[in-house]
Amino acid sequence: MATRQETSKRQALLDGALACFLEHGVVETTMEHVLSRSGASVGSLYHHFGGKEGLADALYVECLGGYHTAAFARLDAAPDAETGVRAIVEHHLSWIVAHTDRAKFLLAYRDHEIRPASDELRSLNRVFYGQIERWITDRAHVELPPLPVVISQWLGPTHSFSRHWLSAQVRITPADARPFLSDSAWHALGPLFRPTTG
Amino acid sequence: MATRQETSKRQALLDGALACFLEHGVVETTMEHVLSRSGASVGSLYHHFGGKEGLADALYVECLGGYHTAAFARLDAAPDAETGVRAIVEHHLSWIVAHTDRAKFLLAYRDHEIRPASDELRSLNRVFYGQIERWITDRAHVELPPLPVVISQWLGPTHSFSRHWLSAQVRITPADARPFLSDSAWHALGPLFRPTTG
DNA sequence: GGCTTGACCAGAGGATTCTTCTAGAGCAAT
DNA sequence: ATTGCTCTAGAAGAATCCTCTGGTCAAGCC
Repeated sequence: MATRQETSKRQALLDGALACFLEHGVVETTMEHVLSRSGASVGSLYHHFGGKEGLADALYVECLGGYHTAAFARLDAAPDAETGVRAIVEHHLSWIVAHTDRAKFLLAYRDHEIRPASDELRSLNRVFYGQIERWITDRAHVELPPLPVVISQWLGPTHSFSRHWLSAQVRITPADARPFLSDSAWHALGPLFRPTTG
Repeated sequence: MATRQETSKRQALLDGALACFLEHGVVETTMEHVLSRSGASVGSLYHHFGGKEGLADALYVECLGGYHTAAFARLDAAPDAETGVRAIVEHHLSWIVAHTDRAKFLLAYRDHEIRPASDELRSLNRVFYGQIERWITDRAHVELPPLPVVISQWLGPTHSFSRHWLSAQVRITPADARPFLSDSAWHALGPLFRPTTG
């Protein structure tokens, strides 16, 4: 029966929760839905997550963590600034296609923008943005605009497009949008990375 | 006692709901909270909104409608393309400062990205994006990239920055970010509006 | 005035949903 | 074998949601 971890209901609950949340929305989803979909018991749910919010928060952290890890790996492997800047945009677009469910959930569940985010989520974000910040400043050759502005220029259009695509308001595909978004990111950030030759 | 409409509990419920949602998050907010904060009764709440989702949806529509109306007024008053492009960015930044509560709620409550949005919300968005689309195509002098891409380049960085600022992850203010975001929007869109002189 | 109609409001109470709690299974270390 | 830990189970109590009945009030009509 393999080890304890592999049999654990924790993952089953997360999977079931994702499916239910996408089917009914987070507000309308019931513990009952999640339990029957995942085959777990009330006890397991409360043991692992402490409630509906804990479950949704943990799912959020899991999805975001996977995204961050993959994104930073792409960035870290880039041989130069232009490749890196474009890689993140392209990774984002292929990630939302490959993980549409998770991407939708990440966009739809944003309660933590109101009540304070969990420690785990806060630290996840801090690490990721810290890595990004470091990557940028290590390569910059001019004085940078404030970092939140740089990041917004880099990824804002891509996030915005993704949001539209995921809510199915849009006919153009991520693949079609990719060259435009990649170019505009490099267009905005490129000047920061070239030597100041006058 | 004035007319019926002015005494109505509908607005009181919306106001109370906004306050509660911001205080506890949408998921944790209870009808009880909203009722005691707004001084309305169970009957009123269900009469007007039919439930928690209906209440949150109506609040969303109210907030977004106010934003759209003001934004399009600014765009419509602009004498030329550059003024218009910059005006929307600047309007967005001042709106989130003037209506921080509503802006936070609009960002935090996104259940409708999963279950189908209400007719009212869908039509609100259709009208607004239709107006924007019209404004752009009326003034374009070159062949446009796909419209969702254009809109993402225009507003994506501003939305992205706003999101960071509203969740208090960021020290720089909207006023400080404004010139950067306004410039980058015009930088991205300007070429579409100039005559193709070679 | 008196009657009718329809919009709106009130709150009790049944139905649903959430959470706690006790009990026990499986595994590892002693 | 015993102890201690993690995890699972589901019944029962607590909390929350929503339906339903019975109003109030203003407006329109006779």
